[in-house]
Amino acid sequence: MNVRKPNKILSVKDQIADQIRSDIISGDLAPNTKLNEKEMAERFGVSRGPIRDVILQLSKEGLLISKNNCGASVNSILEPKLQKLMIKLRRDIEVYAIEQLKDKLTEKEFTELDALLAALQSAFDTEDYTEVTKTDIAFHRYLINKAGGDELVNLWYPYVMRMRLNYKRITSSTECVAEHKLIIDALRRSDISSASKAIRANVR
Amino acid sequence: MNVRKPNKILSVKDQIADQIRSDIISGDLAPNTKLNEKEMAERFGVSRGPIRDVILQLSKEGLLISKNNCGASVNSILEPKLQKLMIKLRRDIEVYAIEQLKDKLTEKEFTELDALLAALQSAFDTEDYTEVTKTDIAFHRYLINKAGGDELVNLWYPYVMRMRLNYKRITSSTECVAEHKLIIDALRRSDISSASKAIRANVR
DNA sequence: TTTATGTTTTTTGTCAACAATAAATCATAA
DNA sequence: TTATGATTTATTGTTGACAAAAAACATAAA
Repeated sequence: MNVRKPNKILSVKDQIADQIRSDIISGDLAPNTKLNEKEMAERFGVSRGPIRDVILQLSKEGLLISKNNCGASVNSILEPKLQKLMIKLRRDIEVYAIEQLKDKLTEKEFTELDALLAALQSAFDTEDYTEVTKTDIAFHRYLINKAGGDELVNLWYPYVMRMRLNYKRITSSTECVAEHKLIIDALRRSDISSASKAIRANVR
Repeated sequence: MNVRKPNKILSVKDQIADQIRSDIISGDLAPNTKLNEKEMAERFGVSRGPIRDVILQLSKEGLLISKNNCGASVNSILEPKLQKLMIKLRRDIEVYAIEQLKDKLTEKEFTELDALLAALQSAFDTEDYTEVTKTDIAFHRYLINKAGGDELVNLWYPYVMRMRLNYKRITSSTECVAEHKLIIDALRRSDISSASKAIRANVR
Protein backbone atom coordinates (compact mmCIF):
# COMPACT_ATOMS: atom_id res chain seq x y z
CA MET A 1 0.00 0.00 0.00
CA ASN A 2 1.19 3.48 -0.76
CA VAL A 3 0.80 5.90 2.12
CA ARG A 4 1.52 9.56 1.78
CA LYS A 5 4.90 10.62 3.01
CA PRO A 6 4.13 12.22 6.36
CA ASN A 7 4.90 15.84 6.91
CA LYS A 8 7.24 16.44 9.79
CA ILE A 9 5.43 16.85 13.08
CA LEU A 10 6.68 19.88 14.90
CA SER A 11 6.05 20.86 18.49
CA VAL A 12 4.31 24.14 19.20
CA LYS A 13 7.58 25.58 20.43
CA ASP A 14 9.44 24.60 17.28
CA GLN A 15 6.78 26.12 15.06
CA ILE A 16 6.89 29.39 16.94
CA ALA A 17 10.70 29.38 16.87
CA ASP A 18 10.65 28.80 13.10
CA GLN A 19 8.24 31.67 12.64
CA ILE A 20 10.36 34.08 14.65
CA ARG A 21 13.50 32.98 12.83
CA SER A 22 11.71 33.71 9.56
CA ASP A 23 10.71 37.14 10.83
CA ILE A 24 14.29 37.92 11.70
CA ILE A 25 15.61 36.63 8.37
CA SER A 26 12.99 38.56 6.45
CA GLY A 27 13.76 41.72 8.35
CA ASP A 28 10.32 42.07 9.91
CA LEU A 29 12.14 41.88 13.22
CA ALA A 30 15.08 44.23 12.86
CA PRO A 31 18.16 44.10 15.09
CA ASN A 32 17.63 45.57 18.55
CA THR A 33 13.87 45.11 18.35
CA LYS A 34 12.64 44.17 21.77
CA LEU A 35 10.38 41.15 22.09
CA ASN A 36 7.52 41.46 24.53
CA GLU A 37 6.46 38.13 25.96
CA LYS A 38 2.83 39.06 26.40
CA GLU A 39 2.53 40.42 22.88
CA MET A 40 4.19 37.32 21.45
CA ALA A 41 1.89 35.08 23.46
CA GLU A 42 -1.15 36.87 22.09
CA ARG A 43 0.19 36.81 18.56
CA PHE A 44 0.62 33.03 18.59
CA GLY A 45 -2.40 32.34 20.76
CA VAL A 46 -0.49 30.59 23.52
CA SER A 47 0.47 31.47 27.04
CA ARG A 48 3.78 33.02 27.99
CA GLY A 49 5.29 29.68 28.97
CA PRO A 50 6.11 28.36 25.51
CA ILE A 51 7.12 31.83 24.39
CA ARG A 52 9.71 31.99 27.15
CA ASP A 53 11.06 28.62 26.02
CA VAL A 54 11.41 29.87 22.47
CA ILE A 55 13.15 33.05 23.59
CA LEU A 56 15.63 31.03 25.61
CA GLN A 57 16.24 28.76 22.64
CA LEU A 58 16.80 31.56 20.16
CA SER A 59 19.07 33.30 22.65
CA LYS A 60 21.28 30.25 22.73
CA GLU A 61 21.32 30.28 18.94
CA GLY A 62 22.60 33.82 19.02
CA LEU A 63 19.60 35.35 17.30
CA LEU A 64 18.29 37.03 20.42
CA ILE A 65 20.10 38.50 23.35
CA SER A 66 18.46 38.58 26.73
CA LYS A 67 19.31 40.13 30.06
CA ASN A 68 17.94 39.14 33.41
CA ASN A 69 14.65 40.80 34.20
CA CYS A 70 14.97 42.97 31.14
CA GLY A 71 13.66 40.83 28.33
CA ALA A 72 15.13 39.85 25.01
CA SER A 73 15.82 41.71 21.82
CA VAL A 74 17.03 40.81 18.35
CA ASN A 75 20.80 40.64 18.36
CA SER A 76 22.77 43.22 16.43
CA ILE A 77 25.20 42.48 13.64
CA LEU A 78 28.60 41.01 14.33
CA GLU A 79 31.80 42.97 14.28
CA PRO A 80 33.83 42.14 11.17
CA LYS A 81 36.54 40.19 12.99
CA LEU A 82 34.07 37.85 14.66
CA GLN A 83 32.23 37.55 11.38
CA LYS A 84 35.42 36.38 9.70
CA LEU A 85 36.10 33.87 12.46
CA MET A 86 32.60 32.49 12.18
CA ILE A 87 32.88 32.05 8.44
CA LYS A 88 36.09 30.12 8.97
CA LEU A 89 34.56 27.87 11.62
CA ARG A 90 31.43 27.26 9.61
CA ARG A 91 33.50 26.36 6.58
CA ASP A 92 35.49 23.88 8.62
CA ILE A 93 32.30 22.22 9.78
CA GLU A 94 30.88 22.04 6.27
CA VAL A 95 34.08 20.67 4.81
CA TYR A 96 34.17 18.08 7.57
CA ALA A 97 30.63 17.10 6.61
CA ILE A 98 31.59 16.73 2.96
CA GLU A 99 34.51 14.50 3.89
CA GLN A 100 32.35 12.28 6.04
CA LEU A 101 29.81 11.97 3.26
CA LYS A 102 32.19 10.53 0.68
CA ASP A 103 30.54 7.46 -0.83
CA LYS A 104 27.90 7.50 1.87
CA LEU A 105 24.94 9.15 0.16
CA THR A 106 22.35 6.88 -1.44
CA GLU A 107 20.61 7.63 -4.69
CA LYS A 108 17.47 8.45 -2.73
CA GLU A 109 19.35 11.03 -0.73
CA PHE A 110 20.75 12.60 -3.86
CA THR A 111 17.19 12.82 -5.14
CA GLU A 112 16.18 14.68 -2.02
CA LEU A 113 19.06 17.09 -2.49
CA ASP A 114 17.93 17.64 -6.06
CA ALA A 115 14.46 18.39 -4.75
CA LEU A 116 15.88 20.98 -2.39
CA LEU A 117 17.70 22.59 -5.29
CA ALA A 118 14.48 22.66 -7.28
CA ALA A 119 12.76 24.30 -4.33
CA LEU A 120 15.56 26.84 -4.19
CA GLN A 121 15.10 27.65 -7.87
CA SER A 122 11.36 27.89 -7.41
CA ALA A 123 11.75 30.31 -4.50
CA PHE A 124 13.95 32.48 -6.70
CA ASP A 125 11.39 32.34 -9.48
CA THR A 126 8.64 33.59 -7.19
CA GLU A 127 11.02 36.17 -5.72
CA ASP A 128 10.32 34.92 -2.21
CA TYR A 129 13.70 35.71 -0.76
CA THR A 130 12.85 34.65 2.76
CA GLU A 131 12.02 31.26 1.30
CA VAL A 132 15.25 31.35 -0.69
CA THR A 133 17.21 31.79 2.50
CA LYS A 134 15.30 29.08 4.32
CA THR A 135 15.78 26.60 1.49
CA ASP A 136 19.45 27.48 1.25
CA ILE A 137 19.81 26.73 4.94
CA ALA A 138 17.77 23.55 4.58
CA PHE A 139 20.12 22.32 1.86
CA HIS A 140 23.22 22.78 3.99
CA ARG A 141 21.47 21.45 7.04
CA TYR A 142 20.59 18.29 5.16
CA LEU A 143 24.24 17.60 4.44
CA ILE A 144 25.37 18.48 7.96
CA ASN A 145 22.73 16.24 9.44
CA LYS A 146 23.61 13.29 7.22
CA ALA A 147 27.25 13.68 8.17
CA GLY A 148 27.00 14.21 11.92
CA GLY A 149 23.40 14.02 13.00
CA ASP A 150 21.71 16.44 15.34
CA GLU A 151 24.88 16.79 17.34
CA LEU A 152 26.71 18.39 14.45
CA VAL A 153 23.68 20.41 13.42
CA ASN A 154 23.59 21.93 16.88
CA LEU A 155 27.20 23.03 16.55
CA TRP A 156 26.66 24.41 13.10
CA TYR A 157 23.32 26.12 13.39
CA PRO A 158 24.33 29.08 15.57
CA TYR A 159 26.94 30.12 13.00
CA VAL A 160 24.45 30.09 10.18
CA MET A 161 21.76 32.01 11.96
CA ARG A 162 24.14 34.50 13.48
CA MET A 163 25.72 35.18 10.10
CA ARG A 164 22.36 35.68 8.46
CA LEU A 165 21.80 38.65 10.72
CA ASN A 166 24.78 40.36 9.19
CA TYR A 167 24.02 40.56 5.54
CA LYS A 168 21.58 39.63 2.92
CA ARG A 169 23.76 38.36 0.14
CA ILE A 170 22.37 39.48 -3.14
CA THR A 171 23.09 36.52 -5.30
CA SER A 172 21.65 35.85 -8.70
CA SER A 173 19.35 32.90 -9.02
CA THR A 174 21.54 31.11 -11.52
CA GLU A 175 24.72 31.70 -9.57
CA CYS A 176 23.29 30.44 -6.29
CA VAL A 177 21.68 27.33 -7.71
CA ALA A 178 24.78 26.59 -9.76
CA GLU A 179 27.00 26.80 -6.70
CA HIS A 180 24.92 24.22 -4.90
CA LYS A 181 24.73 22.03 -7.95
CA LEU A 182 28.51 21.99 -8.10
CA ILE A 183 28.58 20.60 -4.58
CA ILE A 184 26.14 17.80 -5.33
CA ASP A 185 27.79 16.89 -8.59
CA ALA A 186 31.20 16.63 -6.98
CA LEU A 187 29.73 14.50 -4.22
CA ARG A 188 28.15 12.24 -6.83
CA ARG A 189 31.56 11.75 -8.40
CA SER A 190 33.10 11.19 -4.94
CA ASP A 191 35.32 14.13 -5.80
CA ILE A 192 35.75 15.41 -2.27
CA SER A 193 38.40 17.94 -3.12
CA SER A 194 36.11 19.68 -5.61
CA ALA A 195 33.14 19.39 -3.29
CA SER A 196 35.09 20.99 -0.46
CA LYS A 197 36.26 23.75 -2.72
CA ALA A 198 32.72 24.35 -3.90
CA ILE A 199 31.32 24.53 -0.39
CA ARG A 200 34.10 26.85 0.74
CA ALA A 201 33.20 29.13 -2.12
CA ASN A 202 29.53 29.00 -1.24
CA VAL A 203 29.99 29.80 2.44
CA ARG A 204 30.97 33.44 2.61
CA MET B 1 37.04 54.41 50.35
CA ASN B 2 37.73 50.76 49.84
CA VAL B 3 34.65 48.72 49.11
CA ARG B 4 34.72 44.99 48.93
CA LYS B 5 34.87 43.61 45.47
CA PRO B 6 31.32 42.44 44.84
CA ASN B 7 30.72 38.82 44.16
CA LYS B 8 28.94 38.20 40.91
CA ILE B 9 25.19 38.15 41.31
CA LEU B 10 23.73 35.10 39.64
CA SER B 11 20.11 34.43 38.83
CA VAL B 12 18.45 31.40 40.33
CA LYS B 13 18.51 29.71 36.96
CA ASP B 14 22.23 30.30 36.50
CA GLN B 15 23.03 28.92 39.92
CA ILE B 16 21.04 25.78 39.25
CA ALA B 17 22.66 25.44 35.82
CA ASP B 18 26.11 25.77 37.39
CA GLN B 19 25.28 23.12 39.94
CA ILE B 20 24.09 20.65 37.33
CA ARG B 21 27.15 21.34 35.18
CA SER B 22 29.31 20.57 38.21
CA ASP B 23 27.43 17.36 38.80
CA ILE B 24 28.02 16.29 35.24
CA ILE B 25 31.71 17.24 35.34
CA SER B 26 32.20 15.44 38.63
CA GLY B 27 30.47 12.35 37.34
CA ASP B 28 27.62 12.44 39.84
CA LEU B 29 25.38 12.64 36.82
CA ALA B 30 26.67 10.00 34.44
CA PRO B 31 25.94 9.96 30.71
CA ASN B 32 22.43 8.76 29.84
CA THR B 33 21.12 9.58 33.31
CA LYS B 34 17.59 10.85 32.96
CA LEU B 35 16.67 14.10 34.66
CA ASN B 36 13.27 14.20 36.25
CA GLU B 37 11.83 17.70 36.40
CA LYS B 38 9.86 17.16 39.58
CA GLU B 39 12.81 15.61 41.40
CA MET B 40 15.08 18.44 40.31
CA ALA B 41 12.52 21.01 41.41
CA GLU B 42 12.35 19.44 44.84
CA ARG B 43 16.12 19.16 45.10
CA PHE B 44 16.61 22.86 44.45
CA GLY B 45 13.48 23.98 46.23
CA VAL B 46 11.91 25.72 43.27
CA SER B 47 9.02 24.94 41.00
CA ARG B 48 9.37 23.14 37.70
CA GLY B 49 9.42 26.37 35.68
CA PRO B 50 13.03 27.40 36.33
CA ILE B 51 14.13 23.78 36.07
CA ARG B 52 12.67 23.54 32.61
CA ASP B 53 14.56 26.69 31.64
CA VAL B 54 17.80 25.20 32.89
CA ILE B 55 17.21 21.95 31.04
CA LEU B 56 16.59 23.84 27.82
CA GLN B 57 19.74 25.86 28.35
CA LEU B 58 21.96 22.87 29.06
CA SER B 59 20.47 21.07 26.07
CA LYS B 60 21.57 23.92 23.84
CA GLU B 61 25.04 23.65 25.39
CA GLY B 62 25.15 20.01 24.42
CA LEU B 63 25.36 18.66 27.95
CA LEU B 64 21.82 17.32 27.95
CA ILE B 65 19.77 15.86 25.18
CA SER B 66 16.01 16.17 25.27
CA LYS B 67 13.20 14.74 23.24
CA ASN B 68 9.65 16.04 23.00
CA ASN B 69 7.44 14.75 25.75
CA CYS B 70 10.16 12.40 26.89
CA GLY B 71 12.37 14.49 29.09
CA ALA B 72 16.10 15.11 29.09
CA SER B 73 19.11 12.97 29.90
CA VAL B 74 22.82 13.54 30.18
CA ASN B 75 24.38 13.35 26.76
CA SER B 76 26.70 10.49 25.94
CA ILE B 77 30.29 10.82 24.82
CA LEU B 78 31.20 11.99 21.37
CA GLU B 79 32.33 9.74 18.61
CA PRO B 80 36.08 10.18 17.99
CA LYS B 81 35.71 11.97 14.65
CA LEU B 82 33.42 14.62 16.08
CA GLN B 83 35.68 14.91 19.08
CA LYS B 84 38.61 15.66 16.80
CA LEU B 85 36.61 18.24 14.90
CA MET B 86 35.57 19.94 18.10
CA ILE B 87 39.14 20.12 19.37
CA LYS B 88 40.14 21.76 16.11
CA LEU B 89 37.32 24.30 16.27
CA ARG B 90 37.95 25.10 19.90
CA ARG B 91 41.63 25.61 19.21
CA ASP B 92 40.81 28.01 16.41
CA ILE B 93 38.64 30.04 18.73
CA GLU B 94 41.24 30.14 21.45
CA VAL B 95 44.02 31.09 19.05
CA TYR B 96 41.79 33.83 17.68
CA ALA B 97 41.32 35.08 21.23
CA ILE B 98 45.06 35.14 21.84
CA GLU B 99 45.61 37.11 18.67
CA GLN B 100 42.98 39.67 19.62
CA LEU B 101 44.53 40.04 23.05
CA LYS B 102 47.97 41.07 21.85
CA ASP B 103 48.98 44.21 23.79
CA LYS B 104 45.44 44.57 25.08
CA LEU B 105 45.65 43.11 28.57
CA THR B 106 46.27 45.51 31.45
CA GLU B 107 48.45 44.71 34.42
CA LYS B 108 45.34 44.35 36.53
CA GLU B 109 44.02 41.72 34.14
CA PHE B 110 47.28 39.82 34.25
CA THR B 111 46.99 39.87 38.02
CA GLU B 112 43.54 38.30 37.78
CA LEU B 113 44.91 35.60 35.50
CA ASP B 114 47.65 34.94 38.03
CA ALA B 115 44.99 34.61 40.70
CA LEU B 116 43.16 32.05 38.58
CA LEU B 117 46.38 30.10 38.22
CA ALA B 118 46.88 30.20 41.98
CA ALA B 119 43.33 28.92 42.43
CA LEU B 120 44.10 26.15 39.97
CA GLN B 121 47.19 25.14 41.95
CA SER B 122 45.22 25.30 45.18
CA ALA B 123 42.51 23.05 43.77
CA PHE B 124 45.18 20.54 42.80
CA ASP B 125 46.68 20.75 46.27
CA THR B 126 43.36 19.91 47.92
CA GLU B 127 42.74 17.23 45.29
CA ASP B 128 39.38 18.74 44.41
CA TYR B 129 39.35 17.73 40.78
CA THR B 130 35.92 19.08 40.05
CA GLU B 131 37.23 22.45 41.19
CA VAL B 132 40.34 21.92 39.07
CA THR B 133 38.18 21.50 36.01
CA LYS B 134 36.03 24.50 36.84
CA THR B 135 39.04 26.72 37.43
CA ASP B 136 40.66 25.50 34.25
CA ILE B 137 37.52 26.43 32.34
CA ALA B 138 37.34 29.77 34.16
CA PHE B 139 40.88 30.59 33.06
CA HIS B 140 40.16 29.98 29.39
CA ARG B 141 36.82 31.66 29.65
CA TYR B 142 38.45 34.77 31.03
CA LEU B 143 40.66 35.05 27.96
CA ILE B 144 37.83 34.29 25.55
CA ASN B 145 35.62 36.87 27.20
CA LYS B 146 38.28 39.57 27.13
CA ALA B 147 38.86 38.89 23.45
CA GLY B 148 35.30 38.62 22.18
CA GLY B 149 32.86 39.24 24.99
CA ASP B 150 29.82 37.13 25.70
CA GLU B 151 29.26 36.61 22.02
CA LEU B 152 32.48 34.65 21.65
CA VAL B 153 31.98 32.86 24.96
CA ASN B 154 28.65 31.59 23.69
CA LEU B 155 30.32 30.13 20.63
CA TRP B 156 33.11 28.58 22.62
CA TYR B 157 31.31 27.25 25.65
CA PRO B 158 29.47 24.33 24.01
CA TYR B 159 32.76 22.89 22.76
CA VAL B 160 34.33 22.98 26.18
CA MET B 161 31.42 21.44 28.01
CA ARG B 162 30.79 18.84 25.37
CA MET B 163 34.43 17.79 25.38
CA ARG B 164 34.50 17.53 29.16
CA LEU B 165 31.91 14.77 28.89
CA ASN B 166 34.35 12.70 26.92
CA TYR B 167 37.32 12.34 29.13
CA LYS B 168 38.83 13.38 32.33
CA ARG B 169 42.37 14.22 31.42
CA ILE B 170 44.69 13.03 34.08
CA THR B 171 47.23 15.76 34.16
CA SER B 172 49.78 16.35 36.83
CA SER B 173 49.43 19.47 38.87
CA THR B 174 52.76 20.90 37.82
CA GLU B 175 52.22 20.13 34.16
CA CYS B 176 48.78 21.70 34.03
CA VAL B 177 49.73 24.85 35.89
CA ALA B 178 52.92 25.18 33.88
CA GLU B 179 51.01 24.96 30.61
CA HIS B 180 48.79 27.82 31.60
CA LYS B 181 51.69 29.82 32.90
CA LEU B 182 53.35 29.50 29.52
CA ILE B 183 50.34 31.10 27.93
CA ILE B 184 50.29 34.06 30.28
CA ASP B 185 54.02 34.61 30.07
CA ALA B 186 53.97 34.63 26.29
CA LEU B 187 51.05 37.06 26.36
CA ARG B 188 53.00 39.29 28.72
CA ARG B 189 55.87 39.36 26.25
CA SER B 190 53.40 39.99 23.40
CA ASP B 191 54.80 36.82 21.91
CA ILE B 192 51.64 35.73 20.14
CA SER B 193 53.24 32.92 18.24
CA SER B 194 54.41 31.23 21.46
CA ALA B 195 51.13 31.95 23.19
CA SER B 196 49.18 30.36 20.34
CA LYS B 197 51.45 27.36 20.38
CA ALA B 198 51.02 27.02 24.11
CA ILE B 199 47.26 27.20 23.96
CA ARG B 200 47.12 24.70 21.10
CA ALA B 201 49.15 22.35 23.22
CA ASN B 202 46.88 22.87 26.19
CA VAL B 203 43.64 22.27 24.30
CA ARG B 204 43.52 18.58 23.59
C1' DT C 1 4.82 -17.94 25.74
C1' DT C 2 4.10 -14.21 22.82
C1' DT C 3 1.58 -10.59 20.96
C1' DA C 4 -1.96 -7.24 21.01
C1' DT C 5 -5.10 -4.34 23.41
C1' DG C 6 -6.86 -1.59 27.11
C1' DT C 7 -6.12 0.65 31.67
C1' DT C 8 -3.54 3.00 35.17
C1' DT C 9 0.30 5.72 36.54
C1' DT C 10 3.88 8.82 35.76
C1' DT C 11 5.92 12.59 33.36
C1' DT C 12 5.96 16.43 30.43
C1' DG C 13 3.43 20.52 28.29
C1' DT C 14 0.43 24.47 28.99
C1' DC C 15 -1.91 27.86 31.37
C1' DA C 16 -3.41 31.79 34.31
C1' DA C 17 -2.62 34.03 38.66
C1' DC C 18 0.70 36.06 41.68
C1' DA C 19 5.43 38.03 43.17
C1' DA C 20 9.51 40.54 42.19
C1' DT C 21 11.94 43.47 39.40
C1' DA C 22 12.79 47.18 36.15
C1' DA C 23 10.97 51.19 33.56
C1' DA C 24 8.22 55.24 33.40
C1' DT C 25 5.88 58.90 35.45
C1' DC C 26 5.30 62.41 38.50
C1' DA C 27 6.35 65.47 42.34
C1' DT C 28 9.57 68.04 44.90
C1' DA C 29 13.56 70.86 45.95
C1' DA C 30 17.89 72.94 44.83
C1' DT D 1 15.59 74.00 34.59
C1' DT D 2 17.75 70.18 36.35
C1' DA D 3 18.43 66.52 39.80
C1' DT D 4 16.70 63.70 43.05
C1' DG D 5 13.37 60.72 45.23
C1' DA D 6 8.78 58.63 45.61
C1' DT D 7 4.93 56.49 43.20
C1' DT D 8 2.83 54.22 39.67
C1' DT D 9 2.87 51.20 35.65
C1' DA D 10 4.59 47.63 32.81
C1' DT D 11 7.35 43.53 32.26
C1' DT D 12 9.65 39.55 33.66
C1' DG D 13 10.15 35.60 37.08
C1' DT D 14 7.85 32.01 39.70
C1' DT D 15 4.33 29.05 41.12
C1' DG D 16 0.71 25.42 41.46
C1' DA D 17 -3.11 23.52 38.99
C1' DC D 18 -4.64 21.26 35.01
C1' DA D 19 -4.22 18.97 30.16
C1' DA D 20 -1.85 15.93 27.14
C1' DA D 21 1.32 12.60 26.18
C1' DA D 22 4.32 8.67 27.20
C1' DA D 23 5.56 4.72 30.05
C1' DA D 24 4.35 0.99 32.86
C1' DC D 25 1.30 -2.38 33.92
C1' DA D 26 -2.34 -5.74 33.44
C1' DT D 27 -5.35 -8.58 30.73
C1' DA D 28 -6.88 -11.49 26.97
C1' DA D 29 -6.37 -13.86 22.58
C1' DA D 30 -3.44 -16.55 19.33
